[in-house]
Amino acid sequence: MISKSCQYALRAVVFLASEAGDNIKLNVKQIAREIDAPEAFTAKILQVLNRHNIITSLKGPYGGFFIEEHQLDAPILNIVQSIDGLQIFTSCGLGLKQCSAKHPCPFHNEYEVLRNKMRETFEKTTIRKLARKIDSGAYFLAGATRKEKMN
Amino acid sequence: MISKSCQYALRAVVFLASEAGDNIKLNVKQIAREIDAPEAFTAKILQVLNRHNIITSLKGPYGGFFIEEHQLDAPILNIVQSIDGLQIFTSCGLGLKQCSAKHPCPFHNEYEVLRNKMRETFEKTTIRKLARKIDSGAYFLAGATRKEKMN
DNA sequence: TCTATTTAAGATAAACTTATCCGAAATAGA
DNA sequence: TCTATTTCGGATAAGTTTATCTTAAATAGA
Repeated sequence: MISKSCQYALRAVVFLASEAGDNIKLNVKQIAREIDAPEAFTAKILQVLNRHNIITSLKGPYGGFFIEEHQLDAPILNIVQSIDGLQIFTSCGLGLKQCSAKHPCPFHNEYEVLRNKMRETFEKTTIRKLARKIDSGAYFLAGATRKEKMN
Repeated sequence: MISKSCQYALRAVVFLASEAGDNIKLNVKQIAREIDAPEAFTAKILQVLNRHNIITSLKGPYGGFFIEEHQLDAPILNIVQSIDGLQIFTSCGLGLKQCSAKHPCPFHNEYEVLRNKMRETFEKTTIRKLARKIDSGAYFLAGATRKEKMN
């Protein structure tokens, strides 16, 4: 569906957003730990997100990654776009290089509906929306803790 | 979304179904050519599909692959299941190992809707339905021909 | 200016998916 | 029985994605 890299990216961005605040910056180690992803690989992904202006970074001591107010209202579609590209939302369900209303694969009509629903959902879900859920305490970015499982 | 192998599988099965008829068998070469897939790899996939009883095979001269009447009404979900498994329809959008209504990721509510729509679509689309479209002549299993493009 | 800290970038490795190859097994017909 | 044809199964290779490592560049503060 969506690549593992992209899932890491989504988790990282939402985490950054949920912690966003006055002059708050987080380093790779903190982010990777919190979203349960390998540190070095997370670093690479954060680099890409920064290059695409999804998040912002600052080098040096007291540096790190953060997300600015105006970046919070971007749709998570932009994250997918930065990491995986938009192919998932446009390509053929049966893998035809050429598939369109004019030259449809037999699954085209049904699949197009799914693709569009997906795109729509990723389009209208913003980073801020997901971050707020984390802040509410009822949603999570990593597996359940031992304590939680006991309930 | 769905693996390349699985897309080959879907195309191969639909093609077999569209050609199904009295004692008709097709060999790997014919199938691979028609669905525009590598021959040896297609062979592997057909093997798996046969093992899962999605299609039927017969060795030897005049042998090949075919699909029996009772196999035509299976949902294409079964093909996905045989090749990729059902994870796409059940796993978390952000890649959490554990994500459920009780321990949801922040995208859980939205994503669950998509997953379910997808599952539903794959569930109620049968092999026969897609094969009939091919037979109608208005749907295709490979890219457009030069002639077609000229229109 | 020097040092410590942090991201950036490039090279490399490991794991997984896709693809090929080859010999074995089955089977129809001569 | 022998031969030709076709799928089956295992081994191997090529390609892609995921992951790591190492050095460079930036920057804050002593």
